[in-house]
Amino acid sequence: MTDNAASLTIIDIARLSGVSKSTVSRVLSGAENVSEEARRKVTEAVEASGFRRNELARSLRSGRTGMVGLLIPDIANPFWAEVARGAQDAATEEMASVLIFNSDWDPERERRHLMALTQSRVDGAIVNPVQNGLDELSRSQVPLVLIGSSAERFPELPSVGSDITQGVQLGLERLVQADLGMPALLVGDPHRTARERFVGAVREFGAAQGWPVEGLRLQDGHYTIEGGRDAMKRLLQGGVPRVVFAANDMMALGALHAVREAGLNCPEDVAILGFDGTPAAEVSMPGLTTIMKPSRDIGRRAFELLSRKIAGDEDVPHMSLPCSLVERGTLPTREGPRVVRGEGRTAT
Amino acid sequence: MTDNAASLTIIDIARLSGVSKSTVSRVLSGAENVSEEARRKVTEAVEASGFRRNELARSLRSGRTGMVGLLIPDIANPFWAEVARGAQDAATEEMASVLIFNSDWDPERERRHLMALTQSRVDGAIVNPVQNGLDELSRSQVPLVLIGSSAERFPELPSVGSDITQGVQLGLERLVQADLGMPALLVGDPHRTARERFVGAVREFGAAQGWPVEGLRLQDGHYTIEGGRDAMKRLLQGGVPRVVFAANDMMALGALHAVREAGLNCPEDVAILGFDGTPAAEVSMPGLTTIMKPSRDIGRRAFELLSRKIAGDEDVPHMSLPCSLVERGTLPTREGPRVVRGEGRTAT
DNA sequence: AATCTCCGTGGGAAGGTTCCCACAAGCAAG
DNA sequence: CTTGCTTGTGGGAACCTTCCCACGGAGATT
Repeated sequence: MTDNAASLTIIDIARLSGVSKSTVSRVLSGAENVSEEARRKVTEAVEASGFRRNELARSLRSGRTGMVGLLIPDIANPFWAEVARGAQDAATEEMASVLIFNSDWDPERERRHLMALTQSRVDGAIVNPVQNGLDELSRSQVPLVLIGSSAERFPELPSVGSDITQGVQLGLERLVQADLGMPALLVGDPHRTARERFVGAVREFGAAQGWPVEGLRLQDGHYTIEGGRDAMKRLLQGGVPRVVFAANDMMALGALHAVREAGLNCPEDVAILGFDGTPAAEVSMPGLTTIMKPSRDIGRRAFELLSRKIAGDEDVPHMSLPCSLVERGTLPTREGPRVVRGEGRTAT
Repeated sequence: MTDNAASLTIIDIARLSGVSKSTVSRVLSGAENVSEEARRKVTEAVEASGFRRNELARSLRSGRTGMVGLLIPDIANPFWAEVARGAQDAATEEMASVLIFNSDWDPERERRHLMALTQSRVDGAIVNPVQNGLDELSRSQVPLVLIGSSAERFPELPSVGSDITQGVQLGLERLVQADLGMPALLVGDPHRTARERFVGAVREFGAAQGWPVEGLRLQDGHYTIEGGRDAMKRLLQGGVPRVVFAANDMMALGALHAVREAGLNCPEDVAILGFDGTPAAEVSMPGLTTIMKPSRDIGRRAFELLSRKIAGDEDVPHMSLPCSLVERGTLPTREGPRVVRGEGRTAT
């Protein structure tokens, strides 16, 4: 390999191998109609010179960049990092690459990044929309796939999310199995649609189960450890529940702290079930039993859907991926740690 | 805004505003030598038509893509996610974007991604090298900045990492302040250079402090919670140490479990100090007191250094960023939680 | 023997921008 | 009045590839 490989063009390779630039281009892009002879000569010249095809020029002419955008709230958040990882894995398999932007839950940033994204001519984008009236989004020329709970505000766009209802059901089934009865609920921000879905699913399942759902205990709090701890303290004041189901892991972890501070034991006195699958839930003591959202899979599927849409597929579906139950130590054990998976749902 | 904005070119804008494409280009790139009149007309035409400059063509001609690569082991790992976030923040400020690749600690993937990276004509790249004989790396045409502990194997390339020695010192100073004496050490994978540096720093500081460093207790284990728990169990068999300093947070957390399981209290019986700053260390009970690596800053600085190098700066330095002490509950308190910062070092 | 089809190949245009150079007009200095 | 400099402008080349079309030769078909 020579040093100035960076400045070589297919024309140089054409000269070196004694064919035309067209033929070089054909060899490089793996076209069929090239003689063995020519292919060999070109390949040799490429190897010998260390030539790298200029993707920029290629993209300009072909209109394909091989890049997709990923617009998420925050890559430093474990959930979104997992989503990103899934998308990247799928992208790598298709020789594509992923351009990641953080919206920080800020509509203005979302807008700006969306612009940057279209401007850099990505082939498509996966976005978790934070804005309600996402005009920029719907007007956008780029093929889009939505992820996250807010996706369903845009029924016209394909999306992939986690099946909250199925997850809740999975957890509740586990509770009846352990004969713990109806759980008290710890829920976060009342404005999020996620809250409504969570509570709704519990009510529905409970009613079918014959639970006294009108007496369902429900404690609001901020979506953090402290929020969970405070909410749990308030809950405890109204009597010690046998089991608590938190709408997210951070609150569940906070609840665990509160239980400990009240001189109670988990899972003996109070059992706790979380919802999310944050890595942090692994390290608590006891480890938090929780419903895990299929974060990595969400990223992977989103890329696959996007890939189909880019390829011209007109009716790319909405997907709802199943959550799984990961058993650790905050529920009375049946037979030790294990994972129970649900089944997927696909709707068009 | 019209709908077919995607297919507009500066030539259309030129026609619309009655100037030449050169003038449009000048206005768009903010050149000085344009009359107010022309600037206004072009701006208006751009607004009215919803024109977006094609970054691809721009890049092809100018040789600048406004993109940098980031090659890290795993974006789903909290440390690297923080690094990525820092790099992205800095990039966003300079209107650049970041292309992230995961090497999974695999030299072969690293090589492939490095190729993809140069091929897509990024302006430069930040990489955490996993391979020892990184020939692909040094031969690379792209401006490079290295991050992580393995960076110093390439003294000819600029790099940024965390100042382990300073971090260890910060922790040990805290221990002498609390009068806890010389800690027992929990260390991970013996093959990593990081281990040597960690132990070395403790020995050095201890000697200066007059500690009996020849009697330093040192327990090896795997770099995980389980590894930490096992190592701590073994350590406890040889007698209960007053304080344990783990080379990473996962092991520290495992140690905390082991202490609990032995019927001991932390920090009363055994004090524990971690090293990393993993988010998971926040949620243990008690919260883990630890030395935090400046992960986000590493990403940010790395981008800044890279930016300088791209701009043509010949002697971009090596940087070693200071760790900080974050007080939670596993050391006997002085006066409640707080953060102690160190000072930065920069070497050329 | 003449025509048709297929295959491998080459040349030129196109993709949308920036960069370089030339040019005209205005003004100051000789 | 000429010369020189500055300022704003325009046209064309260049960046490097892919795509389209045309062409010649070989083999098959009429």
